[in-house]
Amino acid sequence: MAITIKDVARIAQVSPSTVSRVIANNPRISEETKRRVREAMDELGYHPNFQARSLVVKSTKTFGIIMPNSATKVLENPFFPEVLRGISLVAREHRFGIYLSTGATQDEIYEEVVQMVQGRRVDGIILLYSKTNDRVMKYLLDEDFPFTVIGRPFVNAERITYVDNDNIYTTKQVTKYLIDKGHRRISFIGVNTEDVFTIDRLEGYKQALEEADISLNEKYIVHEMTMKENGKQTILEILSGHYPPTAMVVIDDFLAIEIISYAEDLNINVPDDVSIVSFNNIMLAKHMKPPLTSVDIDIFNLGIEAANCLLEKIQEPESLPKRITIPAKMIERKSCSKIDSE
Amino acid sequence: MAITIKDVARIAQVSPSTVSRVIANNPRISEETKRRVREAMDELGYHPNFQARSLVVKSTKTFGIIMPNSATKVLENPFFPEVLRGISLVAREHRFGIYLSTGATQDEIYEEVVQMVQGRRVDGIILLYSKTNDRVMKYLLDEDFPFTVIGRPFVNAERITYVDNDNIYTTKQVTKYLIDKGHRRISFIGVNTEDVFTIDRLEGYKQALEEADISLNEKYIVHEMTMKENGKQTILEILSGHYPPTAMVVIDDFLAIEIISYAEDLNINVPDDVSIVSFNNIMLAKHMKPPLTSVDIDIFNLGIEAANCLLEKIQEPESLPKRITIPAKMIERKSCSKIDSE
DNA sequence: CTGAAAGCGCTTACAG
DNA sequence: CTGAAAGCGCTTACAG
Repeated sequence: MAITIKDVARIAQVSPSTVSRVIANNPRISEETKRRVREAMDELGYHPNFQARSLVVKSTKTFGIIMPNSATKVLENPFFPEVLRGISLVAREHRFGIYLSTGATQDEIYEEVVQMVQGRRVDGIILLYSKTNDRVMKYLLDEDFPFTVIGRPFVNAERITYVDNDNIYTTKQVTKYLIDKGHRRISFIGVNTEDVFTIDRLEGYKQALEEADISLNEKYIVHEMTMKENGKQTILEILSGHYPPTAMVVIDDFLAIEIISYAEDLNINVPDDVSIVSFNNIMLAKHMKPPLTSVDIDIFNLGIEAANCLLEKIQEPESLPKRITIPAKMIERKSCSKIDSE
Repeated sequence: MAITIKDVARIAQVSPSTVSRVIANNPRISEETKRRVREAMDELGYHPNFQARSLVVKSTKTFGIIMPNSATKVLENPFFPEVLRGISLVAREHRFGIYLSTGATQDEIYEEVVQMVQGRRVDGIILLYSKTNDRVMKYLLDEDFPFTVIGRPFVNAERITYVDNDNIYTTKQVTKYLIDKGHRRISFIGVNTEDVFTIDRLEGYKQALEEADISLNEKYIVHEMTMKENGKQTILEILSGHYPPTAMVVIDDFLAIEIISYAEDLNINVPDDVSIVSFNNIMLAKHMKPPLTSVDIDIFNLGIEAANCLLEKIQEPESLPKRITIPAKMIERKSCSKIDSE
C-alpha cells in the first residue's frame, strides 16, 4: 500500500491535519514542526495522493486537450506536436498536467469531452481546431466550462476566448504578393468547408483578387477532399488544361510538396511554370527543391497563448472573452517567380 | 455544484449504494429499479465524478505517456504523433485516458514520473524512448510500477516489457543492400550515444561491413550532435574530401532530406554520386527528389503493441516481461544507385 | 434485491 | 500553533 498522510503523521508525531498544513506550507505551523514533518516525509518517500486532493479542493490542475480526429493521418502534420510544445511549456511552468483526447470520430470526441467536464477530470479545455459545425464548442459554452480555442470559432466568437492568426488578412497579403509578381491566374488549393481556417484563407484570397479586379474562376478553387481522393489526377488536369494557373496558394506545406511532385511528373517546373506559396513553414521547407515560400504561422505561440488564456479563464471564470491574434509572416524562398504580363 | 450520486438517489427514491450499483450494472439490482435510477440520471444529466471513483477503486484508467524532452524540436519528427495515434487507438477501445508528460529536461521528466506514480495519477506508463542512462526506467523498475518501453532498454532488458524493431538486423540488411549495389565506402550518419536505437543501428551497420570484409572507417561515422551544430559544413567536408563515401545510411528521413539539400549545393547528385537510405518512411518520402528509399518501421504498430502490453501489465501485474518485435521493411525508391566496382 | 455504514486520502472550518 | 471532526463523491463488504 502507498504511504499516506497518516503514516507521516504517526512518524512525525503530529496529526494528519498538521501534515496537510506543512504540505501546503501553511505559515501558522512552526518551523520546528515543519522540519520534523518534512523529515518524516523524506524518510518514507511520501507523495500526496492526487485524486484525494483533487476531490476535496475541486481542482485537478490539468488541461484537457482536444485534438481533431486522431484516427486519420492528420497528425502527421507537424501542427500538432508544435502546438503541444507551446502548451506544455506553460503547463509545466504552472505545474499543470495534460490530459489528451483519444476520440476518432466527432461523436467519440463529444462523449470524451462530456466525461472530462462532468467527471471533473480537467479544469479547462483547449480545442485544437475550429469547425463550422461543432457540438463540442456549443456544449462547453452551455456548461460555462473554461475553454479556449485555437482557431476562429465559426459561431459565438464574441463569447469565446480564442487565439488565431488573422487568416483572412494574411492570405490576402500572400495573394497580393503573387499578384504583384504579375500573376493573374491564381489557384487556391485545399479548402475544406468544415475547417474555419480554410474558409478564412479562401476569403482572403478572394478579397485580394477582387481588389485587383481579377474575376474569380471557380475551377481554380480545389477542395481538400478532391485532393485526397484524386490529387494527382486533379493537379494534372488543372495544370495541363486550358488557361492553367500560373500560381497557387496552397493550404499547407505538405500539400504543396505533393503538388510539386505531381507537377514534376508533367515536366512542369516550380517556380518557372507555376509559383506556389503555402502555409506552416515546416522545418523541411527550406530544404525542398525549390525551397518553399511559406507562411510561418507561429504554431508554438498559438499554443502558448491558448494555454495562457485558459489559465486565466480557470483562475478568473468571470473574465471577459478575448481574442488574441498571433502574427503570421511569409518567409520568402524560391517557389515563386515573376511573370511577364500577358 | 455538480450533480452527485445522492441527487440521483433522492430523485429515484433509492439509496446511494443502489445508484452506484446500477452504474456498475450490478446484476443483483432489479430491472425495475435500474430503469428508475437511469431515468433519474438522464433527467439530472448525471455523470460520475472520476476522482472519487478512482480514489476508492484505486485505478485511474489512464496511461501516462512519457515523451523525450518536449523542449526541443524533436517533436516535429512525425514519430511522436504517429505513435500516439497507435496508443490512442487501444486506449479508446479500453476506455482509458491519456496523460502526457510535459517535462523539458531529464530532471523535470523524472520528477513528473515520480508524481504520476506516487500521486496515483496513472495506472501505468509508456516510455516513448530508450536512453543509455535513464533514471526513469530504473525508478519504475524499483517501484515495480507497470510500464512498457518503446525501444530496447539499455540495461535490465530481460526484466522489462518492451516493443521495438530489430534495429540491428534491419540496419544490417539495409547496409547489405547498399553493399550489394557495389558500394564499399559507406557512411553512417546520425549516431547518438545516448539513444539506444541509434546505437543498435550503428551496430547493424558495422556487422554488415564486417561480413563483407570492409574495414571500418571512423571518419564515415558522424554523430547527430555534429550534424545539429555544424551539419552543412560536415557534409561538405565529408563529400568533397578524399575518398568520399558513395553511400550513406542516415538515421532518419528528416536528416536525409537535409543532407540531400546540402549535397545539391555542392552539385553532388543523389543518387548518382551518393546513395542514401534512411529510416521512418515519412509521408513525404515518396514526394522528395529523389523519392527516398526508406525503412518503414511501422510506428503506428509500435504504439499499438506498447499500449497492449501495458494493459496486460496493468491487468496482470505478475505476468512475465516480454519483448515484441515489430517488423520493419525497407521501401525501395530512388535514392540509391548501383555503382561499378572500382 | 436493497440499505446503512465504513472507508479511500486528503483539506479545512472550528475550537482551543 | 495544533488537533478532532466533518466532508469531498464515490464503492463495497456486511446484513437483512
